[in-house]
Amino acid sequence: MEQKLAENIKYFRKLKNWTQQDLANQLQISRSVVAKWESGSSVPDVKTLVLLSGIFEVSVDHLIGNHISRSDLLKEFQKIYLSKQQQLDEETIEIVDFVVKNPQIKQSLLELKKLPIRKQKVVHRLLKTLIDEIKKT
Amino acid sequence: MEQKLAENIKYFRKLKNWTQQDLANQLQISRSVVAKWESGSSVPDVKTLVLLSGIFEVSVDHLIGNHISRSDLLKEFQKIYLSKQQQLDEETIEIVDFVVKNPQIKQSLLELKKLPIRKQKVVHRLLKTLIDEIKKT
DNA sequence: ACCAGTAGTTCTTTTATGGAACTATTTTAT
DNA sequence: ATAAAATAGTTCCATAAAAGAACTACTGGT
Repeated sequence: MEQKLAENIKYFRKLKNWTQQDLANQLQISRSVVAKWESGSSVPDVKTLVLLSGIFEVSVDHLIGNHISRSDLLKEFQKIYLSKQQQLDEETIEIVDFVVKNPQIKQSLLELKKLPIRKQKVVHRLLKTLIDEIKKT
Repeated sequence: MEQKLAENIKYFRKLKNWTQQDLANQLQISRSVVAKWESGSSVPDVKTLVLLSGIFEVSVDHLIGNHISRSDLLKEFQKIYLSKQQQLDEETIEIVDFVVKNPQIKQSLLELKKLPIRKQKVVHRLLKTLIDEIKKT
């Protein structure tokens, strides 16, 4: 875990094509400090970690290699994308997976979403019937 | 940000109904250290932060109040739930929102997903036509 | 082979954490 | 309502570890 952080700082720095000096300048610290982080001989404090997270545009968890759990991710997702009452469950994830794999249906759903509620309801009903029927065949 | 961490440690500790001593025991440190974190007069190091994240079952970002950005969240989501080629974009998010708000269509989609591909295609085609038709009305 | 640029290491100074002990506050029981 | 116990906040000191400077070691281009 300690090691992961060292590797990641180096990795993300190089991704940006920066020298240790460049990064040090942005943080207003001396270059040798960056060198020590990257060699694992010291560790940035929390405040600096947050700065790095911002600079590199990755989460702190990602930076330190503390990968987020499924349930935690869903919670975050919900907090950012959905309103309080809405709940993101594994079923919905299944649908995301399905939609992502089927761009055609994705487009249809977007179209459907644009329709007035009244018309949406009609489509819903018909769709349900349609699926029920086709299951029987 | 510093302050947020202090508040959160206290908050999550109380959520578990623990005293400072309880938490200190788990971390094998002295209680006064916990007290200082919570009063904001000191900050845990990265290693301890990861322990806390595990104990409280929240992400480090959450713990320190460094809330994850939308794009970063999507990346994480993708990494955990989707395969390499699949891409989660804002359009898909719209659909998630839509599906979550409309449990009926969610069920239909789950049904549809279960059908053999061949039958799915039939439904897709009909659905598309259906929507096109209803738009004209 | 040399030079400039970059990175790693060592040494010293400085910062700030951790623990012990003391104080303050809150809770519980009578 | 008060005392005792439990919990939490604060101060002080020792010490661990990070920051910076300077030195050394690579690396790549000429």
